Amino acid sequence: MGKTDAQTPRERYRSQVRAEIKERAWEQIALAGVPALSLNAVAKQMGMSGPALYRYFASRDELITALIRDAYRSLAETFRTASAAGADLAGLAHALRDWALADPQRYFLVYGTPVPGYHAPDDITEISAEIMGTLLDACAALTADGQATPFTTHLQGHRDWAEGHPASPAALRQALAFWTRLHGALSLELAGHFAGMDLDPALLFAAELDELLTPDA
Amino acid sequence: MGKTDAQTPRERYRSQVRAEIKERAWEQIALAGVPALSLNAVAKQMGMSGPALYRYFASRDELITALIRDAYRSLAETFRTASAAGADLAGLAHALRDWALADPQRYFLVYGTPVPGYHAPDDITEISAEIMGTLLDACAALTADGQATPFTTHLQGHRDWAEGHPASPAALRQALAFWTRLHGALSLELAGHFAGMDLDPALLFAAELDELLTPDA
DNA sequence: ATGCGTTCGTTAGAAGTTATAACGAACGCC
DNA sequence: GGCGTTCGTTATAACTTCTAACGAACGCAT
Repeated sequence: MGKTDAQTPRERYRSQVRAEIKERAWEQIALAGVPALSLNAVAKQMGMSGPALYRYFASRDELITALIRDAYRSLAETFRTASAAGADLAGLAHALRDWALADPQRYFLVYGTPVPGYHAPDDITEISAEIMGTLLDACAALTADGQATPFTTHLQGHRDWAEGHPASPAALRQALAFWTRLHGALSLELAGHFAGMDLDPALLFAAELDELLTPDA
Repeated sequence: MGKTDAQTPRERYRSQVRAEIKERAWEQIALAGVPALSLNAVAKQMGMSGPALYRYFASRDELITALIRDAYRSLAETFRTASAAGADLAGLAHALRDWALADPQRYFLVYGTPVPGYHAPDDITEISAEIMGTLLDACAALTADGQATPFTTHLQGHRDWAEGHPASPAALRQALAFWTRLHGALSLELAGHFAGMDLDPALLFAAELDELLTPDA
């Protein structure tokens, strides 16, 4: 498992400091959201003064981008290990929900409000593709080809995003439904939109998952 | 229709300036998101200098709260007029999508990433309840009682949020599905998560809506 | 029409932020 | 043990939100 360990003491120290910076940043984000993340506050919390952080991250945006990348990586790994443990679609769904509930702001860093100007680096979109890949695997393993709908025929002609994945249009469609429906239920739950109503979000999530897995009622 | 017009010239001027401030703020938000909203920049754009804005909004947060309130009001009115024009669930769905596409950041101000500390004022949650109310009306008008599921029986016992609305559990469940599923598809579209994949978000939205309206396949 | 009080917009300033520049010290490779 | 790289510091600029104090403009009432 250990492979990338040819680190000089300097590199070792550097990556450790970078890790601690990100950790403190996550704490601040969990408390008051991304907008309230302050490099100065992080630096003071670590006992060093302001501009020292710029030795490790070129700018606030670069730090946030690194956090976004880690969030994607974390979700990809969650899916990967769940899938490796033999999880089916339902397993992936609960792994997703657990991952989201463990740190809502991390979830929103991946699937939350986008910044109009921002474009994620290529490696992040690659991770996103891997996530979609394991989801497609699970869908292909489970889905019997349903009847054709206008949307599935559209998917048959526009499956570039499957990247050579040998999934049927029905599987593609189910992967999209899995993604959008569970994100819908989950993001509204995490955002607190079910707060006023006395309603169990877990049951709503389970109901959506159930309708997703059984072709019809 | 005109009722609230007992305005002194001062009040008239004041509300007009407030409106222009919010307009400029929306422009900035559309360009670079809420975090980039700067009171100073808005003031300069209006030809007046910095702190003058504080005569109209006590703080940046209060301005943002006013924008959120306007966003909720706008969505509520969109639903209200659509419903008054005889729109069914599909009509409400397309009204929602049009409203969202007209200003994605406005949509995300309502349904996007929440700020951990923030609690919306009561009048905003009232508007939210009105939105849910018209949605429930449309669901009650259309939904035949489906078979009972664990979730619908749960809804039967936890229907406080319906606020005395005479909707069946099946109607409540469909309102929730309408909300979460369309939000799922819509928010991922608006956030650009379908960008890489050559996929028509309108068709995905239509497919989700279709599955929502036809009890099964 | 003329006070006179309220409201408005200004400038000055405090405290915070991101980010750069320049300097000194510590580190580690050779 | 030197010596170059890297690190952390302070100083500084430009920006932000927001408060305070002042002066001017406005409009209501007499």
